[in-house]
Amino acid sequence: MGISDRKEREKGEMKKLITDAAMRMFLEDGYAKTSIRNIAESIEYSPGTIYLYYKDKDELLYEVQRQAFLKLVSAFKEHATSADPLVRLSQMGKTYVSFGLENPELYDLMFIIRAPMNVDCEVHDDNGLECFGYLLRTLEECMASDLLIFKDPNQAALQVWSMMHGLVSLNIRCRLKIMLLDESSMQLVLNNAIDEYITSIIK
Amino acid sequence: MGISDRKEREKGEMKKLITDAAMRMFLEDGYAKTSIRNIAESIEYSPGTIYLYYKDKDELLYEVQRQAFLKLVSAFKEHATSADPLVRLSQMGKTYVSFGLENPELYDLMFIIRAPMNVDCEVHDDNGLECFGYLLRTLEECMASDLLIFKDPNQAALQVWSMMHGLVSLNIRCRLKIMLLDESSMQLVLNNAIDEYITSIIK
DNA sequence: CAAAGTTACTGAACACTGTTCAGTATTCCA
DNA sequence: TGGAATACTGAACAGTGTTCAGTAACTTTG
Repeated sequence: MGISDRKEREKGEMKKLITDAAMRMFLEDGYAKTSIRNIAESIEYSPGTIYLYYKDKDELLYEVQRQAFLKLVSAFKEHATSADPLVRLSQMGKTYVSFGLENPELYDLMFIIRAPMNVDCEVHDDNGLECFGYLLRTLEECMASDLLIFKDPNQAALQVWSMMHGLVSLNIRCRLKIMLLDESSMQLVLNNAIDEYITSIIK
Repeated sequence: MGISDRKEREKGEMKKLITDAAMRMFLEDGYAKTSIRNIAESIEYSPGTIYLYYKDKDELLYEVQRQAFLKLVSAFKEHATSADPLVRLSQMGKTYVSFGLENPELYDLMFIIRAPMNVDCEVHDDNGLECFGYLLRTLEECMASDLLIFKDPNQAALQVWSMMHGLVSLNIRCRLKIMLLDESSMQLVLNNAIDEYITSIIK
C-alpha cells in the first residue's frame, strides 16, 4: 500500500509545517503572544486544521519544547566537550547560561512558563531528560575522582542546575535590574558568577 | 473641607477593597486565571469600575506585588533574626524557600510570571528593594568579618539569590520531577541543598 | 429648597483568545 | 461512476482585557 504510506508521510509533513511555524513564532513573540489563529494564518490554513494534528496549544508547546531540548543538547555537544570533567562542567554552565540569554523566549517555554490551559505538573515525556543526564554524568565523573564537595550526584545536579537556572531566569525576568547593572556588564557578571560558583564546589 | 477628605478616604477604601479581593484570588487561582470580571463580581461591582481605580490588570499586579514583598520582609524579620550573620544567612535562605513553597502563587507573581499585557522589563518602584537590601546587609556583615569566599557583596547577593530562586522556581514549575523525588522528601532535599550551599560559600 | 454641575458607576461593545463541530470539498476504492 | 473516507473550513461559543456613552447619585450653587 503506497497510498497509506504517502498519507502517513503527508500527515508528518503537515505536523512539521505547523510546529516549524509555531517554533518560529514562539521564538519571535513568545508562547503567550502567539495565537493559534496567527499560526494558522502564517501557514495559510484555517484555525480548525491545527486541531486535526495537535490536541491543543499545550501539545504544540510540548512538541516545540522537545525540539528546544534537542537544541540545548546540541549546544552541550558542541561547547561542552572537554575530557576533563571539571572543565566540562564549567563549559556546560556557560553554555547553559548563554543558551538562555541568547534564546530567552525559548528558555522561557522550556523552563519558566506554565502552560495555562490544562492541569500543571505533568511529566512531559523525556523532555529534558537527556540534558539532565548529560549534567548528571559529568558530575558523576567529577565525583568519581573525588573532585567535588558533594556527597550525592543528584544533590549536586539539583544545586548546579538551580544556580544556573536562577542566574538565567532572574535575568530574563529583569529581576536583576535591582542591581543596577548595565546590559554589557551583565554577561561579564554572570560568567564571573559561574566561575566563582564552580570554584566554590571544587574540593 | 471634610467632604473632600471623606472622598479621598473612600477612594482609598475602594482601592483596598479591590486589591484585597485581587490578592485573595491571585493567591487562590493565580494571576492568569483571575479575571477582572471575577474580581469585580466578588466585590459586587461592574468590571468597568475597577478601571476607575487601576489603569489595567498589571497595575493591580504591581500593587499586590508590593504587598507580597512586605510579606516576605515580615517573614525575614520574624525568622531570620540571629545576631550571627552566618546563621542569619542560613535562616534567610530557609525562610525564602519556605515562603516560595508555601505561597507558590504569590512567589509566582513576585518572581516568575511576566505581566503579559504591557511592555516588559520596567523597573517597578522599590518592589523587592527592601528584601534585596536585607540580604545585601547580611552578606556585607558576613564579609566584613571575612567569613565568606566572595570578593564583592553584589556578586555574593546575585549568587545566593540565584541559588535560592533556582531551587524554588524549578520546584514550583515541577521541573524537579525529573529527579523522581516524592513530595515529602522534597522539602528535606531542598533544606539539605541550602545547608550544603551555605557551607560551600563559607571560607 | 430646587436647579445645575460633578462624580461614581454601569454594562454593552470591541477586538482578541482557545476550542469545537456541522458542513463542504476533495480524494480513494470498489 | 457512485459511495465512502478523509481533509479542511469558518462560523459559533465562551471566555479574556479594556473602553466609553449613558445613567444615577451626590454636591454645590442660586
